[in-house]
Amino acid sequence: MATYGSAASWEALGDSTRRAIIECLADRPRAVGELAAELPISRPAVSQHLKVLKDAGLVTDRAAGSRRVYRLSPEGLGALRDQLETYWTRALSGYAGAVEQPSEEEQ
Amino acid sequence: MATYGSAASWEALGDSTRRAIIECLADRPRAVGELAAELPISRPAVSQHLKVLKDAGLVTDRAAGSRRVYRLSPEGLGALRDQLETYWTRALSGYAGAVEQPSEEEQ
DNA sequence: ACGAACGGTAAGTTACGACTTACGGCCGGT
DNA sequence: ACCGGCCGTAAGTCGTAACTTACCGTTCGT
Repeated sequence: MATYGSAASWEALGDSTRRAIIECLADRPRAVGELAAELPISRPAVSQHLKVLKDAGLVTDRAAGSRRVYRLSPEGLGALRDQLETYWTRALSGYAGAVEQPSEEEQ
Repeated sequence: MATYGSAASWEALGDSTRRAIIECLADRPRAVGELAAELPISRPAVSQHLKVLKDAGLVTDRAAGSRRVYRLSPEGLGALRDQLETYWTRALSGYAGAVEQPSEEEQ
C-alpha cells in the first residue's frame, strides 16, 4: 500500500467523489455508513473509494465495534503538500526574472 | 477557464502523463514539441494535455515565434498547496488527542 | 443463539477520457 | 511567394474506472 510513492495519491484525489470524502473526513472522522448518507452514491461505492484512499495512504481506518471509522492521514496529505511546494518553488525560482511579468525581453 | 476553482486542477493532476508534463515544466519552460520528444505519446496528445492544464490554471502559454512556450503557473500550484495545507492542518488539529496513537481510550 | 446492522467483495454494465491519425492555420526562412 | 516546421482541433477507437445489485462474513443486542 502506498508503494507507488505519491502517484496513487494524486490519482485518488483526481476523483470528485473521493475529494468530497476527504472534505467530510476533514470535518471529523466518520464511519462508512455516515459517509454514504451524505453522498449521492451507494454504500458499496463508498467502500470502494475508501479502499483507494487507504491504499494511497490518505486515510486510515480503525475498527470500532461493528463499525469502521475512517480518518485523514496527516502523513499522506503532508507528502502531497510538500511535493506541490517543490513545484511551486521551482516555478517561481526558475523564471525569477519575470515572475509575473510576461514581457518580451525574456530569453 | 479555471472557473471551477480547484476541481479542474485536481482532475488535471490525476493523470500521470500530465504530472510528467508538470515535472518537465518544473525544470524549465518548454515548447510543445520539446515536451512531446521526452514523452512516449504523440504531439497532439501533448497539446490536449496542455489544454487541460491551461484550463485548470496550472500552466500558462506564450507565443515565441512559430513556437508556443508553456510554463508552470505559481498561482495555480499555490492554490492547491494551500488547500492541502488546510486538510492537513484539520487532520492534525481535529484528532489532536491521538495524533498518531490509535489507542483504545478514544471515544 | 437468533436476528439485525454494519461493512467488504464479486460480477457486470456504462460512461468517460486518453490516445491515435488526419487535417487546417500560422509564422519564418529563402 | 512558396515551402517547411510548429501547433491546435476534429473525428474515431479503445481501455478503464465509477457505479450498480447481490452476496457473505462479522459484530452487537436481546
